[in-house]
Amino acid sequence: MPKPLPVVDPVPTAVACCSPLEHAPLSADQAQQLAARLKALADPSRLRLVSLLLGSEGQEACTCDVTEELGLAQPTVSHHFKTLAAAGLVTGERRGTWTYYRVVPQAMADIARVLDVSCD
Amino acid sequence: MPKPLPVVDPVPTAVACCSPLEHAPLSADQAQQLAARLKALADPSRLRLVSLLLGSEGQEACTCDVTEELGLAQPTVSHHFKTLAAAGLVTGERRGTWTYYRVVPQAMADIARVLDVSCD
DNA sequence: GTCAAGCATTGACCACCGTCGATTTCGTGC
DNA sequence: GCACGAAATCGACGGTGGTCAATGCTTGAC
Repeated sequence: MPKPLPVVDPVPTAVACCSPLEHAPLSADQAQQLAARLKALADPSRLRLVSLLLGSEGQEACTCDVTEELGLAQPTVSHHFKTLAAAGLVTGERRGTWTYYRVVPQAMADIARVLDVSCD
Repeated sequence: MPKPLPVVDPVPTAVACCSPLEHAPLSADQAQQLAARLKALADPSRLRLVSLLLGSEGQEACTCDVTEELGLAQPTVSHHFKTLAAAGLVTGERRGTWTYYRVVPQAMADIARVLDVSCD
C-alpha cells in the first residue's frame, strides 16, 4: 500500500470565536491538518465535483452522472471522490449499482470559518 | 522565464448571497481560478506563515523574522511569500533593508465565503 | 450460475511543487 | 566609491499528485 490516504479527523472545530489563525501561531501539526483539507479542495476538478453535487437533484450524484460533465475518465472521478471523502468533505453511500456522493456542509463551513480572519 | 506566476485577479467577489458553488456549476475557468487561490493556502509552511503574520506586532513581519520560527531557509520563505502574494493573499512592502508582509483580510474572507455552503 | 453495468483499485507516466545552496540584486552606511 | 546585510532569483533535486488504460470487485437481472 503506497499511502493509506491519512483520513483526516473530524475537523479542528475552531477553538474560540474567531479564526485560530490569528492567535497562537499554528503549530506544525495544526498546519499539516488544515493544509490536508485545503489541498483536497485545491483542485479544479474536485471543486467542480463539489459544485456539481451541490447543484444536483437532492444534492447528490453518482460517479456516472458527473463523469461526462467533467470530461474525465471514470477512474479519475473515482479517485477524486476518494480524496474528497478522505478529507471528510463528501460522503459516499452505495445504493444498488450506484454510489451516491454528497457534500458534508459542516466540513466546508468549518474550513470557511478558519479562513475568515476579518473579525477583529 | 519558466512560468510567470499567473497573478490571480482581485477575487471573484461572490455573486449573490451565498456560495457560487451551490448554484450554476463552476465553469472550468472559475474552478481554475478558485483552485489557484486555495492551492496557495494548501501548504503547511504557508499557513504557518499567514498565521505568523496575523499574530505579529502590527500584523506584519519581514522575512528574517519568520525564517527561524519556520525552520526554513531564507530562499524558501521568500518563495512562499511570492506564492502568497501572487494569489493576492498577502502584500509586501519594502522599507529600507527589509520587506514587510501583511495578510489581505478581504482576500481570505472572500475565499471563506465561497466555501461556506451552509446557508440554504 | 452467468452476464452486464457501475465503481474501485492498480500501475505507470508526466508535470508540478517544496526545498535548499549558490548567486545576484537592492538598500544602507561608511 | 566600497562593504555589509536583507531579500530575490536561479538551478537542481526529490517527492507528490492528476490523469488514464487495464484490471478486479460488487451488485442486480435473467
